Amino acid sequence: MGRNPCCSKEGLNRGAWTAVEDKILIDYIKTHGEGRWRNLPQKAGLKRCGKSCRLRWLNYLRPNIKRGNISPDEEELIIRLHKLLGNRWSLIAGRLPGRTDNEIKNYWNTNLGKKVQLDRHHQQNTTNSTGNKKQYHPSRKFTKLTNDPSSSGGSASPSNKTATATQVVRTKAAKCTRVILNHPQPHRIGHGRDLHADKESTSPYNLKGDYDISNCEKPVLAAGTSNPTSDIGQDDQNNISAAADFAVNLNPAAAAVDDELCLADILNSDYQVSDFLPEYYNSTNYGDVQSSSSTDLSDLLFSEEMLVQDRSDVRALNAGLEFEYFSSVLFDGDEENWLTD
DNA sequence: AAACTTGACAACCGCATCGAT
DNA sequence: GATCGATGCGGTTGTCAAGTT
Repeated sequence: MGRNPCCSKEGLNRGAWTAVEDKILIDYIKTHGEGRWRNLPQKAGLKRCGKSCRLRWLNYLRPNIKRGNISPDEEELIIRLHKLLGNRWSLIAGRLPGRTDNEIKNYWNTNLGKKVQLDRHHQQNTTNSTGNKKQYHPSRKFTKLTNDPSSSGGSASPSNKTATATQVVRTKAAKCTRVILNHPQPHRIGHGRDLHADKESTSPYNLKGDYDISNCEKPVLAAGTSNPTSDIGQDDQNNISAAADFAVNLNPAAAAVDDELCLADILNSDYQVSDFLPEYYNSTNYGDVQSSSSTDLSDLLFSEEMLVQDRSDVRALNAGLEFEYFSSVLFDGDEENWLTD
């Protein structure tokens, strides 16, 4: 049983690449282009596994690889993106020109992970000792991020940078214990990798997998046992029961079992908050963020290339950004107290 | 100076997904 | 729809240099 190994390991070089091997690989790719990694070593005369060649090229030899220290701006962006996306290094790397997923992953594991944890710990201590509630500052959110090196870092002061970087997104879904989509049922779409797909579906916030709701009627947000909003008409009520098997349980109490609700779980879905909360989404009262739209948010964090390449992840990030905003609205800046109806 | 620890990062590994057949 | 090869991704390990005891 099991898969065949990608190649026979016998007689292959392992460990660090030599300059000679690098040159052979570079020359071969210059001539023949990328791809067909499995056959590449044989054709190029390298005693390496195809995977190894690919990795070496992508992480080290590829043109335009930026090496050297991660700048404070890059660091801030990594932290921010990681907060929204979790360990989706390739996606994060896509926003940092010249940086590789491996480099960012390593940097996170050796530097940022600890730093963020320390900051969070410090922040908790500060909050506990003063008894102050966290305040939501809309002006600190949705800071325009840009590739333009001349404007990188924007106008945020160092203190603001820290505050933004360490702000933890709590994705508790307020009083909404269920999100119910109306008829027709969305269908699962194949894209990206769902890290949780193979896990037992015991998560209390069971929003797993990717679903395409683009062809659905406008989804309905039903507020669990509390009164549905007036936006939900009789037809929608009917649809709710028709789609009962697609009800998504977002029970925050049960979520506490897992310590905290992980945004990444929600980001693994293809929903956008705007789909759930159109009445909020269409409102222009977004603090200092006027007329936000998915496209606008995408522009903030993704290059055009990425929009084409991985639309689903863009949507996931949009959802994250929007979730960040809406969670603040719903919690009124206070993570511990849930707004009642 | 030797032994040990730590940090940084390159490379490896296993698995998921995609796309062709 | 099933199968399989190719590729992508994220977690983990290995290695080496620098720092500390």
